Amino acid sequence: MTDSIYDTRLLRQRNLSRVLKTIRATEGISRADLSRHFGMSRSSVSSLADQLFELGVVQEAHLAASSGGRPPRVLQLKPNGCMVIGVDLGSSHITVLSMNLGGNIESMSEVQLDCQNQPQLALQTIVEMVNALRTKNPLLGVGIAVPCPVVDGNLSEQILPKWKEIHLQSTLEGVLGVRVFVGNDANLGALAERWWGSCKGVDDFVFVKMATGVGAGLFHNGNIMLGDIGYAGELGHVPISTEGLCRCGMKGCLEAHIGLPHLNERIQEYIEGTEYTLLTWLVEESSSTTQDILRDAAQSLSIALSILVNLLNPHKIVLWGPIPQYVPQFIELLRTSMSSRDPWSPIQSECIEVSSLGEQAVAIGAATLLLEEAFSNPLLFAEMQI
Amino acid sequence: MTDSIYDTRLLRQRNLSRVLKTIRATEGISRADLSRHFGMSRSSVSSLADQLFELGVVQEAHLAASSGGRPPRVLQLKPNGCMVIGVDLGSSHITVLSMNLGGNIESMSEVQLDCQNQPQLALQTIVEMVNALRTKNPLLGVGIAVPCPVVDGNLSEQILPKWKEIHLQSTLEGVLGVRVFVGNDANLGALAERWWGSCKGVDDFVFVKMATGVGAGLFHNGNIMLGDIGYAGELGHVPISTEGLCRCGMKGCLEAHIGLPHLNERIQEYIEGTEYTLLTWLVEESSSTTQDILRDAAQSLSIALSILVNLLNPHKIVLWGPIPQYVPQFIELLRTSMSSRDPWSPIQSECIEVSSLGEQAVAIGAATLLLEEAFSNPLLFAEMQI
DNA sequence: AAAACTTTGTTCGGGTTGAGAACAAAGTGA
DNA sequence: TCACTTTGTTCTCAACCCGAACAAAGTTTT
Repeated sequence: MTDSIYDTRLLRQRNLSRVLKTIRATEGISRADLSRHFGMSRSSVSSLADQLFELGVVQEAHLAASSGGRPPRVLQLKPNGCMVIGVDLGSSHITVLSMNLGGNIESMSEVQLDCQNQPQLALQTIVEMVNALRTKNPLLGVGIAVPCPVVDGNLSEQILPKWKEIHLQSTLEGVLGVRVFVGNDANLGALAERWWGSCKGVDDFVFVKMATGVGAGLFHNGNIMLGDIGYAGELGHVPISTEGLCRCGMKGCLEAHIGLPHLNERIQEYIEGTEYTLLTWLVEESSSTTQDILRDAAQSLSIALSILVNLLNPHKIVLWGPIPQYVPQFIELLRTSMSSRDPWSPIQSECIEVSSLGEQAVAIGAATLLLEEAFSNPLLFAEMQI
Repeated sequence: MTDSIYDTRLLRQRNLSRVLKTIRATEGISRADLSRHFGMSRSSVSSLADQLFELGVVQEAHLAASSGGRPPRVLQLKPNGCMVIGVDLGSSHITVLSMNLGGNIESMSEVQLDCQNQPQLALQTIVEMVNALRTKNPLLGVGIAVPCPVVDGNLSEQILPKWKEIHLQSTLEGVLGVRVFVGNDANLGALAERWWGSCKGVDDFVFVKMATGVGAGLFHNGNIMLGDIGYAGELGHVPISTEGLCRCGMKGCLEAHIGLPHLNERIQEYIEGTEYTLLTWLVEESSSTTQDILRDAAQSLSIALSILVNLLNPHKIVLWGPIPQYVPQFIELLRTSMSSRDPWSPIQSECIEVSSLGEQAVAIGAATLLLEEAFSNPLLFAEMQI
């Protein structure tokens, strides 16, 4: 979209964006410091700041300490300047939450639903849940995370055939009357990590979502990697072995080794008819069986991550999902596996971390998608709806 | 560099760049068509074209056919508007060539030299070879391709320790008195492919260099992927098996399976003391032994490429090196291996091709590095040296 | 063949944007 | 209290792109 502008408006948009992003990154900065930071004249910074005031996303906060002259007035984000709504549309659940500019989650709701097979019901439910969360605050838009590649705001029909006929973005935009963006769940998890988690300011990192399916969100040079047609980051079907039949029909996919269904199966093999869920089993029991299962999974994942590191040279890898989140040994086993690999590799095992965002990471990322767009083109803030 | 500009000069630079790139992509276009193509006013296009004339990189060619009015004047690149020199600094050879804007190689020279262990001699040789190729045509600069990651114009000391103390870019810039850029060989091969080969206009593709070492140049969204510190694309040490000791110390690296040293070893196993070189053997003999070796190599490579496709979703994969170039069966075996994998994968086996650029691909890419920079900021053309 | 029409490219006045100088505001320090 | 420093604003100017008017160079119609 930016590519089609070539006149002075592009300049203004770019400069507004840079100033706004810097105000966020610094958590408060004066006009004079902005001017020095960019090498831009103070008059221009003032003018840009005025426009950001009018857009309602920046406010003048306290005076900072004087350094021997007039004290600087600190510019800050205006946390309640706008609201965004994020939807995590999983294969069997829907989570919706509303968030403000400061990342504070104002409300949230969740339902269990077989979205994979009931697209119309899922759509209707999303509309109801979103409308229930709308307040009188100006709404920038709604972001939707889906568990498959996204092409032009539509779900890839290869993975979810029942959604084939549904143009998710335009349909919801019509019904809700606000801007709607759609993104892949792993990509949006990565976005959330970059805005609110442990990857703030990191331009090159990988977010690995390991749950029923396995996927990765790849950031390169500060941008999400989509690939030719939006399929980049399909970590789950990377071949890491010759064993293990995957639901995709191939053998040796990573998902067939560390996906939750496979781990559950392995537990069932040992304890027939157990009432333990996978997690409580892994957390509470510490038998050699659980150790074996965890070590095997860490071993398998380490192969895939080693490949990732070689190909993409990320600065960091962030793991998200129930296993890394609730089984602390897992990350340790993984680090051990990784460090026995790749002597040349520039990444250190400390660069592997567990996500700090919790279960709502993907929904947060969906909401953040709108902030990402609006921070790149702050004029979008002028088009908010009540 | 572009990031530090934020005033109207940025606009001008961007618009000059876009017009120049479009003139190249279309191989000749009128001002009126440019105006329609960008949605930009004819007056602005005229002004931009005038400046490109003054920079000496664009010329007015023939009149095109009239469509009922004044016939359009076609703008074209001026092939001899400038000269660039590319250096392929391999571990045991140096290739230098000079090229014009149209991609015509005007002269070339090559020497065998143990560059890996004799950095000072290599540097001196490069200077002599470059100066020998300089003519009275204006020279935009010199690009250097090196067989290791590049950090700030320096070679990564982890791979070539003897080059540790040498600041390649600044040293050569001082001695030669022209702009010097340094890049990784696989990345520059990819660049050459995008400018002159089968990936013209393709934004997402992978260039695989398979020779003694194995590396990849990754293009994403029209940009070379460097990663956090320039190590992206290290395909050679991707683990694809549990067998095969690699020179890096790990087991199962791709390079240990398809690197030329390994293939040579396997041939030696069968025919002790053979006088065949690897290539003539593979090309001329068609025994079951050669078939086995080729099939194994294709099989190993297909695992790595399958991983690549899953992670990066490229539009195309281009193979470069003696085996794919001179052994036509190899690409067929590889395609077969690939198509038995990844039923979900959006890439088709036809998307795998052999490079059409020949042995000088890397040196061509090194020269092209300067064109890439200058086409992004055409004002650089004003700073050419004789 | 001349007039009307179409399309291309240039010229010139106008709006937007950022730069820079001058100035006002608001502190520190002798 | 008065000089000094730093911040932020105002105002004029230059660069850039736009759009309208115009000139150039064809084709089509009469």
